[in-house]
Amino acid sequence: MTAQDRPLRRAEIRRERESLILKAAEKVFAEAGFGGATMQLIADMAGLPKANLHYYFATKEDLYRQVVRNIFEIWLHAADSMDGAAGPAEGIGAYIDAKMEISRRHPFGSKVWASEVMHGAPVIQDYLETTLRDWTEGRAQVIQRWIDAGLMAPCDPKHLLYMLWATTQHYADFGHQIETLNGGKPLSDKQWKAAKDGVKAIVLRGIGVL
Amino acid sequence: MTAQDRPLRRAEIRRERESLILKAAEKVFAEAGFGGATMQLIADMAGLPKANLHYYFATKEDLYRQVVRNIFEIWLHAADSMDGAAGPAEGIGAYIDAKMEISRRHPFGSKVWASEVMHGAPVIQDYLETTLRDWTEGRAQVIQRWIDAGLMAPCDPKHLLYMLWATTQHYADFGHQIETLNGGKPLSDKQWKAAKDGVKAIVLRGIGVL
DNA sequence: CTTCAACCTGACCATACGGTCAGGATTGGA
DNA sequence: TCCAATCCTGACCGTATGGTCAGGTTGAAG
Repeated sequence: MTAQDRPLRRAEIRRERESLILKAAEKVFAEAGFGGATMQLIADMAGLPKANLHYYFATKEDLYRQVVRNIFEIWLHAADSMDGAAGPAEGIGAYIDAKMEISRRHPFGSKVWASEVMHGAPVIQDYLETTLRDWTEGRAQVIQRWIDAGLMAPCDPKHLLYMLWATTQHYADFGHQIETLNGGKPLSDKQWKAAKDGVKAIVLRGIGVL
Repeated sequence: MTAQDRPLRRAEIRRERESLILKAAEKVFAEAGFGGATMQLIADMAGLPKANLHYYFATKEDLYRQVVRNIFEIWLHAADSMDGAAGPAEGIGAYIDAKMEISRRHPFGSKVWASEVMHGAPVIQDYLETTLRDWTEGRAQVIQRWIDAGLMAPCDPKHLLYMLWATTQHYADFGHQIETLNGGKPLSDKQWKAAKDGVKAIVLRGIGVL
């Protein structure tokens, strides 16, 4: 017991605290933007003294950077759904499913990401130019191959990707607007399914695979 | 001359200054967010002393409110393209064209709007609940009528509208990301046309009118 | 038990921000 | 020409914010 727990105790506390702070930060950054967010607000949200945040994250920008990186990771992992798919119907369908699920489960993260990009990507510009660019080129090639093989209607793969990003992330980023237009109530399970199916139906039919 | 110019002079100056300030504010709010924007930055951008801004707009929030309202107006006017259309191909096609044009010509405005909604629409919530809701209901009915008349494939009109908003506004809100993935260069005239045509092709085929 | 590093935090500081205001300049009607 | 209204702004103020730090607490290795 002691022999196994003790060595982990310190590391655990650190991981837990960091995670707690990051979660609170994600929410506050999403709701107030980087400029509108304050360390005090994040501290209150996390139930910790402000000075404690500065113990784990030197500056507000460091904390923000970490939040953005985490989201980027989740974002990229959604790509796995697209890999190893037999064709566009399966691959793109699964990708839409995955991204809609992310919009539902990580709405704050999606907003932070949107905000970061809208402001000119001051902290993740290098990621855009390396990781994201490579990822995009790769997927575009996959789509192009599907087109060449006659598995789907011809289109510019990049614009198709933009469309997928836009439509799926819209449900997170503009969730408040959608909620308002839904009578002030969040989308129910059924409505989320309808949204997902609706997006898939139009996109898949739009690229000629339905 | 004097009789006609003089009475306008004062009003003209006022209109020009207000417009100048609003334009600068739109850009700064778009690039820094409400919280990150400062009156000093806006003043510098407009080439005016900070105190002058406060002469025309009592508070930062007043200025912001005006910026958001202006964008909302432009946004709603795009709806005119959809009105009086014979069918979905014409109506929705024209609406996409109009919204893509707005994304190109008013990228700052689009970002401010996105930011406002993402942060829970603190200053235009009432507009969302009245004007936007009415507008949306109206258009949804038009689309439903097209569906009932067999002019397009069945779908939830609201989700179709969300898709149109998402895809078109994405080119403004995520313009920086698109630019980065375009080799760091803004979309050319040809690329904008390609984007517009690409979106229209997928959406129109997606609702079965191509 | 001792020791040391990691962890924690109340109190504090310099700065930058939104906003104010007194007083000056300009305009235009009488 | 005079005067009142409008326009303009440098200097100023209170506050809130990001960040610091000295000094205390806790955990665990020896």
